[in-house]
Amino acid sequence: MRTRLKDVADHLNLSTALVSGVLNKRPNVWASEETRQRIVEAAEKLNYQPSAAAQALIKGKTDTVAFVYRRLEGFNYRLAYSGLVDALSDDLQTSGYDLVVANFATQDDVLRHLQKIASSRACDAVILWGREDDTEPQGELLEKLRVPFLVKGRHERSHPTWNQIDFDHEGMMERAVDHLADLGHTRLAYLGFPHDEGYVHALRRGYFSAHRRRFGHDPDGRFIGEHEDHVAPNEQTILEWLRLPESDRPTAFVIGAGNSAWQTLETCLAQIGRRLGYGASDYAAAGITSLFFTLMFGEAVAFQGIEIDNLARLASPGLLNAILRGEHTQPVHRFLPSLTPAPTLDLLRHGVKFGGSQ
Amino acid sequence: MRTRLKDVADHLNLSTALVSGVLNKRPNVWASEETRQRIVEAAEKLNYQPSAAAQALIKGKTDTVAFVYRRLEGFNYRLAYSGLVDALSDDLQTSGYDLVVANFATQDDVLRHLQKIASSRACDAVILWGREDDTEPQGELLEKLRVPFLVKGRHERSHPTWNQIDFDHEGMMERAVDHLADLGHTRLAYLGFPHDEGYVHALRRGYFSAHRRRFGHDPDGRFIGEHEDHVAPNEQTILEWLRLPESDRPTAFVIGAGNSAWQTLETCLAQIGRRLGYGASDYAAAGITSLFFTLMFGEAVAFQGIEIDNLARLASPGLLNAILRGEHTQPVHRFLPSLTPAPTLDLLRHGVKFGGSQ
DNA sequence: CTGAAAGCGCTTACAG
DNA sequence: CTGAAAGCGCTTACAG
Repeated sequence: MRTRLKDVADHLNLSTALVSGVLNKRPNVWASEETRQRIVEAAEKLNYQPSAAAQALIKGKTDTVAFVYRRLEGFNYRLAYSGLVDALSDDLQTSGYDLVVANFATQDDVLRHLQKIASSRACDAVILWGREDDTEPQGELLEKLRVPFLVKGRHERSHPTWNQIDFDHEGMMERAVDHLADLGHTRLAYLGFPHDEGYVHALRRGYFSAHRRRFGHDPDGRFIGEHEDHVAPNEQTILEWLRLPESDRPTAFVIGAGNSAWQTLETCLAQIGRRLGYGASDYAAAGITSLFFTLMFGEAVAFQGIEIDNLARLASPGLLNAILRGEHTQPVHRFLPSLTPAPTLDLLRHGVKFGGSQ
Repeated sequence: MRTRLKDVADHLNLSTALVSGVLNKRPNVWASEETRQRIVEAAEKLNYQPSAAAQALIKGKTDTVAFVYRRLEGFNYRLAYSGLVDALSDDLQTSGYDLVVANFATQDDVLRHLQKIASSRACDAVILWGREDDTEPQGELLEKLRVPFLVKGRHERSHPTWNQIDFDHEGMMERAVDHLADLGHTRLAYLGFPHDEGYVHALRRGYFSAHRRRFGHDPDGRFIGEHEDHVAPNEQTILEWLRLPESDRPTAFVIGAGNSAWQTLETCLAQIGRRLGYGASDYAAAGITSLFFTLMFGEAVAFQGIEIDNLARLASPGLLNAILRGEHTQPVHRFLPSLTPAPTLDLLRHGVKFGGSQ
């Protein structure tokens, strides 16, 4: 059997109350310095650790935070979540909390589980992650059940008091527009996602407002392409843009989409003998990428690997601790990363030559 | 306050013993069908869930599995771990267990934490993940402390009785060699990692043994390149190979490395006007990739996204449940994925033409 | 069919 | 300085 408090007390011929008091450094516990020494040493020697279950029962708290989310399909969200658990668990561990992970296939299962952990007092707080469609009802349930929680996403309108974190998607697109405008480009195009989700709208919003601010007018409606993260749909749009007369077509691209948009852009440019870069005849691009992004031919700046763990670092321990202790904090947190030069294979300079297609 | 057993009992004017017995469907508990009904309904109505802490204290088990590992630097391991927590948590949840995640920067911290969760009875079993250098002492500690555990990795020699899972790295390289040999290639080269780790050695071992089996002799010592996952070092080796007379140089590549090896291989081939594929003048390749891999010019087969969650699916619930219940199972599990065609941008066929380098 | 009692391992007043 | 006692919320014999 593992060592209990009683074992330590018996070992020293002391009462459990004294041993407990000393070990927990409780004030108003009087013991000689020598006794304290003996207690601490015996506990160490016997590898005594208080039973987590007994502690939880007594204190009414479990020193545990639950990370609950609905599983999404596909690798994209895997990448987005990669590193998140690392960061969360690390920070929580530092504050003495364990991270319990539970994910489910359906929203119903998630809600059922939230109800369950609330009723069984299985954790002190909850972290919700995922799409707003899912997390909103989840947060509402926890609010009703009076469980402290932190939610990833953009709920500032519907629930301005919720503790929430997310990227500053608007700000990211503004930075991209500013970068391209500073380079002297005036005809910008936008490549985004077609999904009806908070961050997608926020990216688009940021692009539009920055465009108006820099150029005094809305973007050209023809130069908005919103497609799934695959080559084919992006290709059709980009080729159309590039078929316009040179004086008319976009020379710079703001990308609020995935790696496929970048790859397709480079491929299409290559077909007309052009590349991304900073030369007089080069096109330019700036925007979001997934992890592990490498340009093939040219150069560009990007928010690389929208590293979700940066978000997690932002969340904890400060914010999460505040939640756990019921302190009142500024609820809405937004994280704005920086544009950095993307790695490139630089195939052209590398001596790649192709005489024609096979 | 949350609903306690006593609240349900009081609500119905019954004893807690009876309510507990009925709710847990304990045999030898006699209650009329009507009483049972009332108890179940009241529990539901009051949202009663037994206190996790009290249950744990009484039963001596927490219905919790700890997933403990040392954090590694860099994105590669992030990718490798991506999806793992999803899969583990999902399967465990199905069996009624929660997954508690704890990771640390140093091995000392990990060992300290393992000692702690063992002493405080914080979980019923542990999953160890990481490099063998780290997991071996971790497993030895848990063995000493009599905590059931499952470890990722190759400990079949040092600890053949440990419950362990990993990819069948030898088998993967054998499949790659067979694929290339079946295509008619006879001069193979190997691109691998330089690290002194179990899986690296296993990949190399698989390559060598398959080569001997197919060709009756060891691989040519010149055609072994083992480099970090970057372009430059791989490039030097590959260019050297391609500078040999055609009758002498390798025409097929077994890749036991990361995406950089693939990218570099395609780039180098392009410089001599060649590509990966199945034509008479094409070179061929087969092997491992990271997630999100796309060929630029040619075609090849690969173990795509050595999806670690496949490993997790393999581990649980069967294996893990067996561990939790102390059943004796076959301890060593190895997973052998299949070679599948890699996605390609197929730039050449797409009409990309380059007249020369800039 | 039903209820009082002990006990899981700990903490916390409280009386000596 | 020290120890007996109650209680956290539950389960499990055991006596009625």
